[in-house]
Amino acid sequence: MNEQLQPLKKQPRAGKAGRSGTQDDIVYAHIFEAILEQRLAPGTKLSEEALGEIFGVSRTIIRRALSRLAHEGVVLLRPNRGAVVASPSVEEARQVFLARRLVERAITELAVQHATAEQIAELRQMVNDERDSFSRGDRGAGIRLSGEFHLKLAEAAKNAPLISFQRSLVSQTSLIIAQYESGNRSHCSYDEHTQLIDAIEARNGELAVDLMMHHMDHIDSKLNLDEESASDDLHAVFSHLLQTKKPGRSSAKI
Amino acid sequence: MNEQLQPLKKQPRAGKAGRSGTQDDIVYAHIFEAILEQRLAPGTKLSEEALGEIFGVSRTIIRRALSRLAHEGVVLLRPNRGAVVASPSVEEARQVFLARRLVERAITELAVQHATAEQIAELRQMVNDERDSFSRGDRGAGIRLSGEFHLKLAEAAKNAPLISFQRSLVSQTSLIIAQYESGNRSHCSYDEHTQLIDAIEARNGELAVDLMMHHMDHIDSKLNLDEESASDDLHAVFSHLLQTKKPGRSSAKI
DNA sequence: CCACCATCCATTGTGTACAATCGCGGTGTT
DNA sequence: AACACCGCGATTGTACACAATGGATGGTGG
Repeated sequence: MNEQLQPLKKQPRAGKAGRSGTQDDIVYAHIFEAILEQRLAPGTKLSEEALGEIFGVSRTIIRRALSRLAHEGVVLLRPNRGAVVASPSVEEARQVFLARRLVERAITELAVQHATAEQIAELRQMVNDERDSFSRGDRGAGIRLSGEFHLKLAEAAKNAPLISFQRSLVSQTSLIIAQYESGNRSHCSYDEHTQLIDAIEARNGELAVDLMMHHMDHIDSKLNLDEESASDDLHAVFSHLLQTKKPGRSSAKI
Repeated sequence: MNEQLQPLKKQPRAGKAGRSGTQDDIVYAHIFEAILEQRLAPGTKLSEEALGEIFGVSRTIIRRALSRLAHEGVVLLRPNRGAVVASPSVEEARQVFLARRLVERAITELAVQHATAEQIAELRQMVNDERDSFSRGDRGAGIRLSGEFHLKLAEAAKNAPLISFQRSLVSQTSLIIAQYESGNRSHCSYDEHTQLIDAIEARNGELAVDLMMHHMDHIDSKLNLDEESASDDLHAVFSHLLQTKKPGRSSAKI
């Protein structure tokens, strides 16, 4: 029925994100990407067997990948009831944003101190890719690249614990955006990213932090987190109870 | 041969730390605790089969537990070569402490805002336990409880991402202390913890943060991180290469 | 005598079979 | 007709068997 991907079996290394190449990395990266690009909606059930068939690997691998995703907070692992794409509550979203503000501030300061010319060039490249994606209309890739920009920035900060924490926060943020966006505007406006890089390259820590904080403001000002939760927010409110919500998003279907 | 623990099999819930009771949680908690109490030295190899025999479970469970520990940075998972207790380099230690300063500051501020009377009481209880452990001479339990104090504080901050990050940082800190301590003094002096609680209870954020920052200063002033690495620090310097280092620490054995 | 190479062994990586658990639908009773 | 109980199906949890990898060791050639 649902054999959507060719089994990919022992694809030597052709995958996109899995650099280490071990199978569970590949699976992890694909699911991760799918969630970040909103091809998997919050609440979607992630059956081990189905995923195993899709990727052509056994449940063992799938299980590890899901476990990792659960650690990062993008997947919810309910004992004996399977895994679902996480659907963060408003409160959880607030907590993530609070933590992110904190981390982004520190990362920015550190990046100003430690970023190499090469890393700055890579950052610029990512902003270009991001802009391209949005102008191409590929909103999903845009969101993902926008997140990856912040991750790259974390790498420039040269602090391993912060990088891994940032990874978790960025993924959850993408999920939150997917769930709560007002829908009217594009997300991380990439000129903000560009300005940020400029400030970092100029080693202007104070300006960079200011820009980053404003950037954070812009991000969550685009969300519906505050108070108002009527009509279709009902889904969000009770989404942690749902389990069979299908990818199709518009609630007015049939 | 080395059946040290009774298989514990389906022990209903009698364990100490594993509240959720699923077997891998129990195993995870035990190894975690052993590392934090320095019953497992950095660099010790963690054989899946041996652990499985000890805990009376299959390698599947052990593997999951190790995976979790690796995510938190206290275990190093080398592909095809097994797991070892992490032995953080000086640079890694610095990164952990930097991140911790950051997080502890935020946690302190948040705890001042959100800590309930009940939580404050629990914190006081933990300090008591900690003092008892040290005065009883149980240094391992003291270190662990000291770490758990900081974790409890994170819970009072009511921010899930910060809690999980703090968990990772605290465990790594314990490992670092185990590896680099000067050995002369007790670790988290518990009166600092008491003063901190007082400030939090008084809702004096500024004072609380100051105390916490000084507390952090004291912690890493007790370590040998800075420059000096002679004689027995040789172990630490090359520990990331070692793999068969047995728990017994004094190198003058047989 | 030393260095290089092939083989062996120990340990991990993966797949699969079986057992346990939960949700769901049927059936009987009140 | 509505509620409660029971059995069934599906999915996850666990263990085990086999495959693959890497290190160690012994042998051989220079």
